[in-house]
Amino acid sequence: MNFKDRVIQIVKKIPYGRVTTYGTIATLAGVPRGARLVGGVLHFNIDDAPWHRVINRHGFISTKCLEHPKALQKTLLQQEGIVVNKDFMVDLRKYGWFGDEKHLGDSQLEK
DNA sequence: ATAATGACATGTT
DNA sequence: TAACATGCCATTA
Repeated sequence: MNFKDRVIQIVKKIPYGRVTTYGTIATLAGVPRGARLVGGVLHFNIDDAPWHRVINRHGFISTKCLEHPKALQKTLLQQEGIVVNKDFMVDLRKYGWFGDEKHLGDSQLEK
């Protein structure tokens, strides 16, 4: 399984109404420093994964691609019930999802 | 096989 | 506390 496929799987596992960062996904994917890869993966292989739940470490939508408007992401997040400031800032303290730390154990995905 | 790229992260200044 | 510069890994050319 390629790295990007694992990323997709993880993104799909993000709970409803929660958001996570690239670093977290990369870590769960097995590449703690592969945050940048996550971005590229989502850009090319979005599939049906909730890419709008993935944001950078600052809780800010770094999407500069005109193909993926921040406005769209903001709308989607709001649909999830997540509060997004006018600056597209999300409160990671509340909505930040770091891989089901409690029930964790599914981070293995597959190998 | 080597070099360049990318929707970040972390460490310093 | 905020902003700037450098590093990282996998993928693609």
